[in-house]
Amino acid sequence: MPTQTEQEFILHFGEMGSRWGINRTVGQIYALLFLSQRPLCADDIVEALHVSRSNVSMGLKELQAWNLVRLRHQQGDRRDYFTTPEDMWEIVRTLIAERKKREIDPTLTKLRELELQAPDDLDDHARTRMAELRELIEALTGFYDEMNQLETERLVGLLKMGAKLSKLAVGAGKVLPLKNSKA
Amino acid sequence: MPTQTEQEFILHFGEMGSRWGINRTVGQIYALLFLSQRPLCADDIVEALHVSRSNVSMGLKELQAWNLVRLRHQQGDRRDYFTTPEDMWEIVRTLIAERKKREIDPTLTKLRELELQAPDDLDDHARTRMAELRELIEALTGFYDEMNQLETERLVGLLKMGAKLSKLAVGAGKVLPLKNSKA
DNA sequence: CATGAGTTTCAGAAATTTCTGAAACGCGCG
DNA sequence: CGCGCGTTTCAGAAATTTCTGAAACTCATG
Repeated sequence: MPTQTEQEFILHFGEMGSRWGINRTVGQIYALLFLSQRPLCADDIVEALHVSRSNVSMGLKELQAWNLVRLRHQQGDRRDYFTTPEDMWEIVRTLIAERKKREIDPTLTKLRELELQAPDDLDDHARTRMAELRELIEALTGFYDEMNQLETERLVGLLKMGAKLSKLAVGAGKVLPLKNSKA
Repeated sequence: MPTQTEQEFILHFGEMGSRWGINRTVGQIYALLFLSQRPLCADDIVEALHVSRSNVSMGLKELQAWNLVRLRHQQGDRRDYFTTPEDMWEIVRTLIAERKKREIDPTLTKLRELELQAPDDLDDHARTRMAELRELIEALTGFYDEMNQLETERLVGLLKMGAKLSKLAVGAGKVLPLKNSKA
């Protein structure tokens, strides 16, 4: 039984859900698990959120598809219990990985496909734009892959260095000059 | 009148629209403008996409709210013409800024509000979790703000350095040790 | 100030997404 | 096997979002 403040947090996650690409119930379930100290089973969630059992079931399935919850079992209890990872950075990594998978990768695939499939069914401008877009996505996802290799500790280190990093970048952009770097 | 390949690109953007937090028509309009060499007016879009005039009007309004299109005018023509920025990096910056505004900032605000408003209507675990989440968002948005100050050229430089950056980060994480940096 | 080219608004229709209760399913145990 | 406990599926209901046509609005021009 969540306190007033917890309730408000949960409702906020529910409302934000649609902006984050999940639905209200899924957002609320996640918020509830996020705050809860102990693992919760489906019926705990039904009780806390006042939504139907099947809705909770589907919501949990979706959270599992997003890799955002962990399944637990308790001694002598057949029910599934769920938690969110303790480590906040792990949550962020998962979130970024999953959003990349859903929002970026399909477009990169499509762009490559279109460029191969029909190299001359495009006027010059459209072809250039599509190629530029593909290159940019490749650059960003390549960078992402490299950052994702690093342990959290190093990543946090880079984060804290912040703008100091930029001093190191002087001139590095020259290696492969961009057409529009000034705009 | 888009070619077959352009059509496919436009339809893809339409389908991805819902994952990106815009609707199908808005995605299609954006794709059309993105590929088009010359600015287009609302009626050009109606013709190309076969959707209603009012739908285009609303879609353009939404794209303007996202800062994703630029308004142009032509000599002796009262109609509004629209383009997307030539510079791909500008587009990325806008996209990130707007998503941050819609998806992150409201939650950061809410977290601060809840922490202030009701400092003791939470058990220890929930309070800790909310504080950790707030700190993490603050760290990420702080880093974002710093990176956003840099000119594109330097940003691309950093991007190209990729994993080499990590060498610099050794030990930097120690400044403010994290509880869960190992997980 | 009336016209008309152009844009925006808006109420309802259409489409899509979310939610529910009921039924089906899975599985360990006596 | 068949019972009990728990989960999943699914078809339709409810809610929400998107889309449309018609009407309202704006404003430069004759």
